[in-house]
Amino acid sequence: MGRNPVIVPFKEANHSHGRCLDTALARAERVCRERRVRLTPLRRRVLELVWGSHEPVKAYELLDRLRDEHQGAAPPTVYRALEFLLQQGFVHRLVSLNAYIGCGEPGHDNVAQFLICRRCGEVAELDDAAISRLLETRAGELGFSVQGYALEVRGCCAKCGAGA
Amino acid sequence: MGRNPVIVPFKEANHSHGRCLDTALARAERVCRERRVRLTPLRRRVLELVWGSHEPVKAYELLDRLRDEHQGAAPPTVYRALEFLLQQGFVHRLVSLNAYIGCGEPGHDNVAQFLICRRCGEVAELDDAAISRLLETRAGELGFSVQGYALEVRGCCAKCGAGA
DNA sequence: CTTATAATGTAATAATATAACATAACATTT
DNA sequence: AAATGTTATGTTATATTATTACATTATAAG
Repeated sequence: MGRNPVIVPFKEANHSHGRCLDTALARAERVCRERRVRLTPLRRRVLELVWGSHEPVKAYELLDRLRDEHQGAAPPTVYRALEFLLQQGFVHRLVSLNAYIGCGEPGHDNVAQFLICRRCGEVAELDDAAISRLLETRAGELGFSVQGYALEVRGCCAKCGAGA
Repeated sequence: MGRNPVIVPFKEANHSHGRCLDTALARAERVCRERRVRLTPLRRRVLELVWGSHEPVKAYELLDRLRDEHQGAAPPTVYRALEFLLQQGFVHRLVSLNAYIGCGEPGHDNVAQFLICRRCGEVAELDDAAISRLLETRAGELGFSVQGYALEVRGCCAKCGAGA
């Protein structure tokens, strides 16, 4: 029996999002200090906006919000910040949605699995070794060497019930 | 031991692409007849263009080629044809590439797995029941009901060797 | 043949993302 | 603290991907 594969769970009603957000920011601060890379105010702010919810956020939504407080924000502003945050593993890009979401645990960027609830929009993140292993095995049987993968599951979370 | 999960394999040097293409078109013709939907010349031509190789094709590439032979082709022309072909399960959309590729076996649209070679660009398609089952199981443990998923593996195929 | 439905034509625009080059901030060496 | 190199941001423009809306044409069904 392996360790818990759930990196970011679906949230309980009592989820303290302020705390969850603080944790993510504090971790980013620490990691950036360790890596000697710069979590500038802009990058920090974008990370904060991405972590604003557990739902995927679009780049241009981020841009709109940045513009409220940051005169002169333009597409490169937000895409550069996202690029940095992606590189550092602080956010993920959900390719099936063209959207971004906070990463629960930097360092497993190319092998995460996402459950996307179509009803409420919330996303859970897993890092299930068994899934990765099985994919590696199957690919290996065909002589294919895996560098990473995008795995985005569409469906309906427990809170929303088995319906749509 | 289950059945062969490989729907579209990486190709051998002797791959007869003309034959492969004919098969795909013939199957589409038959399926459309059965379903009483119309594989119009336009849709057929787009399918043919998509099946032109085993590499993903971009919508605007298709549009450019259509324009060579079809005065007045515009974005909706190609997107509508693609929408039809996607609905019928004749092509897939690779979300990590914003590109389209022929489907090896209509009817498993929401549960296919793709191996994408970054070196040569070729794509193999799998429908591995063990992978689907494992995903269902893991999701189920979290109360999540799966409707479908996108699984796109990046890496390097056997022909291209273990390198990048 | 008429009518309803489905498909295509056409123009405009929305949504997503990048290129290219200028300026500013910061870090390092002196 | 000044000079220098590097990283980050500002700014304008544009590339890429996709959709909306409405007109017209083709096909199928009665």
